Amino acid sequence: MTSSQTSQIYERLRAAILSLDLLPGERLTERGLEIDFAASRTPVRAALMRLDAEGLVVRGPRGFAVAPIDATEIGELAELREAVETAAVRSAAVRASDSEVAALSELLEAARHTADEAGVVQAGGRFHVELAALSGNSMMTDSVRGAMTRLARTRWLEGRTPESREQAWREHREIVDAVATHDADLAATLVAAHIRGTNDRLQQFLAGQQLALRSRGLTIVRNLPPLGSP
Amino acid sequence: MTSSQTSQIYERLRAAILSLDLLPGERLTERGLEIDFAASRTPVRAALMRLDAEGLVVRGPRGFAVAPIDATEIGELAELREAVETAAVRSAAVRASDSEVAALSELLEAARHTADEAGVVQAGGRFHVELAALSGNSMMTDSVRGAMTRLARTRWLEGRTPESREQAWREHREIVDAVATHDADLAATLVAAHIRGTNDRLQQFLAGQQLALRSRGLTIVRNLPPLGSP
DNA sequence: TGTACCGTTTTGGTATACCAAGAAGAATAC
DNA sequence: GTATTCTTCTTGGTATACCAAAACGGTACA
Repeated sequence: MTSSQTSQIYERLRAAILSLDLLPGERLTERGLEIDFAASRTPVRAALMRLDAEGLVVRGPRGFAVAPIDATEIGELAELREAVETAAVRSAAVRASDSEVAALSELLEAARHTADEAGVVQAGGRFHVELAALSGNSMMTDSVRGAMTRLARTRWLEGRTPESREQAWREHREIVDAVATHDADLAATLVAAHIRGTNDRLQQFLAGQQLALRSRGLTIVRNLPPLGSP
Repeated sequence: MTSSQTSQIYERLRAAILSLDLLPGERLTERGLEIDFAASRTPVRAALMRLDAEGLVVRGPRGFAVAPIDATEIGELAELREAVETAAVRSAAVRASDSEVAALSELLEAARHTADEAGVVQAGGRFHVELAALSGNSMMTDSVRGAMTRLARTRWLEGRTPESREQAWREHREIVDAVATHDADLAATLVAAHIRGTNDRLQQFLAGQQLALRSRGLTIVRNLPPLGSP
């Protein structure tokens, strides 16, 4: 946080989008945000362009809108993650030092007892990024980070049960252990299964809750949003 | 090309960077570009932000600079590509229709007889993007596109011999054939070998030509550029 | 001759005024 | 009552002026 207005607006907008405080599909006009944030259009535009690059907002012929949540995109991201994260965890299992693995393990332990809902989701995303970082490959790490960012809203939306949370935590634990013992094949298998399982649950949830969500005012799980419609 | 000034400046800057007309490490001041392009700073800034998101320019405490060519980054991109493109080509081999494969094959044939040097490099990059697109996964396709963009300068710099060009073309041909026969394993193996081979040649080239390139005024193959030094 | 200090210049960050294009709405003709 | 056209208003795109911070250069002093 460089504390420049651009950064502040970016951070706040990003948080609002990821926490679903700004609903998917909601239009974002430069002049509206200018008023909301009590700033000029210049930093607002800069923040929007950053968010556009991240895929959190989309550009239409008529300005910006909060990126819709698209079940197809989520599935595609799961495929991408499986490819990248399995390769990353293989590298990690081979080259990560004991202290690096220990640090990740500690992060995992700390996340176990996180109280607030939002913190759990954030911790889950961060785990995957830090795990990828153990590969030493910053390109892979950035790829995973981008994917987790795009998935953050959906994961938050899912509102996991304590049981599913515990399951996810256990799977993370197993992955770290596999990395710690330098078992690349096992680690990769576990990662692939974890991502697949998570995505399956996510897709099932989205399909099942589609109507309920829509009634809450969320235009979720639509493919190729028209963006010009009300 | 929306013909807005932002887009035009973006396109021209991008072309200048990729063709090494603007040297890696060269500083780009907003006011300097403002003069060069006979436009105001607003579209210049917007274009720079886009290029920043693409990784073609980097931000320092003192403005922007053309992204340096970093051998480490190139290696990391090769790893990322191997992970993503093998997964993508597997999907492509399974689901791509005959007509889609035929279109890619045609693209390949057309590229064979491209005369100009720049066209060959561009065609090579495009082949990989279009191949990834056959997976039907736009996230993977975008990932590959981003990687090819970052690699474009180095590939251009390499200045392949007609023999190596022919070899690359043959490997591409084999990959397409494997996809056409729906042999996912073979296609993935060929893609992995192709990417590895290309990267090995690239790394060897960079290591060997490092001094020669530097004498040509190119500050290439430096890791973690200070950006504040002369 | 070396060093420290101060003014100047250049930089990115920001605010804001202006413009053309297009959407929305009202008024009018039928 | 409906359709059409014209006006008005909102939108993003652009130009530009201003600001603070930081780099640069020159000068004065030791």
